[in-house]
Amino acid sequence: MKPTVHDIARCAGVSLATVDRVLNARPGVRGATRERVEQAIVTLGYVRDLAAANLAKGRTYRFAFILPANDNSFMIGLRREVEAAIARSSVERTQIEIIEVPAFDGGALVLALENVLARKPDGVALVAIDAPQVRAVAERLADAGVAVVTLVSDLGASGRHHYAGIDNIAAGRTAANLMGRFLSKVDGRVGLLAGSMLVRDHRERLEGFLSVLSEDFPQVAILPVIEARDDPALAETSIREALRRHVGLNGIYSLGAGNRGLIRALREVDAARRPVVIAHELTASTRKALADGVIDAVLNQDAGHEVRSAIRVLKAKADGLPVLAAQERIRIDIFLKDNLP
Amino acid sequence: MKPTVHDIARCAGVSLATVDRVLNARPGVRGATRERVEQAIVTLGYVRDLAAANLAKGRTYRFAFILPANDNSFMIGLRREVEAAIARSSVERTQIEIIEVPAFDGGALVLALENVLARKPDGVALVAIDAPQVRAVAERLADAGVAVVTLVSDLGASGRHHYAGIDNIAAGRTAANLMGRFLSKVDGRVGLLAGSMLVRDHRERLEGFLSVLSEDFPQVAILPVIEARDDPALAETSIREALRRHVGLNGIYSLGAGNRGLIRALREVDAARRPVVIAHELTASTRKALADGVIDAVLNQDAGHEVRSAIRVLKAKADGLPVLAAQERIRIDIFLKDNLP
DNA sequence: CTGAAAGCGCTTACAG
DNA sequence: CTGAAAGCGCTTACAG
Repeated sequence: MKPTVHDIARCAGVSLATVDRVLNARPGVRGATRERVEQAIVTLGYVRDLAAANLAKGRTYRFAFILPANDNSFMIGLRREVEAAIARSSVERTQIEIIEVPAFDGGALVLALENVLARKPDGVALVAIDAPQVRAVAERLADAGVAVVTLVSDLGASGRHHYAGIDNIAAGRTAANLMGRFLSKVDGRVGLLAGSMLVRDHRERLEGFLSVLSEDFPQVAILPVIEARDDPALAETSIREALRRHVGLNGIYSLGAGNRGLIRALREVDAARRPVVIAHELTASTRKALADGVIDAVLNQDAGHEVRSAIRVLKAKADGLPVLAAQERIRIDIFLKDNLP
Repeated sequence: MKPTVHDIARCAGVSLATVDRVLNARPGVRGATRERVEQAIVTLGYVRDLAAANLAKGRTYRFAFILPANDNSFMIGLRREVEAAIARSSVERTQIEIIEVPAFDGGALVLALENVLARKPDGVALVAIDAPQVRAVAERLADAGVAVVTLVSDLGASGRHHYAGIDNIAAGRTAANLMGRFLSKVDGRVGLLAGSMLVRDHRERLEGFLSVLSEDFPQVAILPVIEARDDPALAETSIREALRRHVGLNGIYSLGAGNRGLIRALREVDAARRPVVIAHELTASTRKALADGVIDAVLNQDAGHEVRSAIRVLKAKADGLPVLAAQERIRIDIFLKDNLP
């Protein structure tokens, strides 16, 4: 049988309370006693039953999720997933608060994080903006014992305990590989549509895309990046303009969100003359565009996985437990019209 | 506060034992009493704490995993994942037994299932062979209250409670889409390497592949399927032979396992004259081949996810709980050399 | 610094 | 058919 606290107590000749103190590294145990208990723990091969511990403690994990108030389908879906997690709160012993901040606004994010710090939850998940001030508050949170997980867009590795999102450099590289192979003309010209270079995910996708294109497909020309702040209306006019100006434009990589505008502009073009288009995030509109042949491939990150993973990791960090890396890796989904879920 | 059994007992004016009987649909409660308790459960909005229940019961879930004794990396990896799950047994309250059966042998599988039935575990996961006799035993297991989950390769939807694996028709369609787009010559000739048409996953991949090729890329010719029983040596000689005979062979879709042999044969061909190759399952050898440009794309199913998902589903079924479909969907990973994990 | 006792939410013999 | 009491593995006041 699995050894329990009773076995440890008996083996070490102490009471349950003392075993518990040692187990949870609480003060008030003489060195000698502590050592006897630790010895017993090792010899018996004790491993604590977290569920029983949480039951006894009546533990609930208090987490804060800081999400950008973005109007694009991906962020709306992300928020919905957090809400779904909130709906499971009682079963999962969590207590999750959603905090909305203006998008692409480092100052607002810093402020939100400081507010969170004042309340000292068990953990915080944030869609990061990769700025020094943000990193600084994140580090203060970590120092205060709050688990910090970045979601979708990362900070530098310092300043957070875990990143729940895809490898965006690899995503950009993958997009370039597909773009290069799908482009039939060797003298392709590719346009790039981004949200903002303030967020690391967009920067990294761009970086990966450019490096593979120049390595493996040097004949493809790249037009200047259009930053449309993930705003559908802005994206629409910019792309319409680009399509008009650059007659030889035969590829578009949309590395941000706000694809509704892009798709509207694309639908105005004759099917035969449409560029190869690769976009991010499977939403109602990109799905439809994929099925219709307006978009050729969609790279996707599963918001549900990201949120569930973030919560698992926050819990593990709060309990000082290790995370199962293979399980928490967020994969880059590649959708063509033939493998839509 | 969340209502507990005590609240129900008080509200219905009965003892805890009676509440428990009603909660677990055990006999020996008068109709009127039962109704009062059920009423209390509803009005209080009670939802049971599974962890506490399992603690009190000392419950452990007994599962059997039936795996084919195949010598390919994928099956070896799958087995390793089940072993990893066994290592987590004490934490997860499981007791998992691995049963090996000869590969592609319906009779052996039926026998194994009958042995399992005699022991009546809580659930069984099997890599299915899609034969009527197998389906029949699976149904007897289900009737006996054993949860049945197919792993990697499915039975018809009847006969099992859940399938933990990818949509193989979609996988075949995806392979065809990539193949069609990657083939530069319009007069492509594509060879097909399969394991066995006895297993549903291979049949479905073939079906999906052929349908997209004929719909969207009718100019591509398809050679007869080679069945190599997922045996690397057999695959090697068959492919070497095919490459020799069909000089215009410029595409190969390997829809089964046993890719080590395929890769050996491919490496003998001049890089410039190598066909476009799409294979399944990311293993040490396909990973290397992808990096080296010998294989162009790998479709993958994550064995770790499949095993963990199968266990979650078996537990849920054993407890009569619903499963979170979105979480349990096994996705088709598409790996190019640029997004290797 | 240490321990006896009660309790977390549920289940299980056992007695009636 | 129903209930009082003990127990699952752990933690928490409280007393000493």
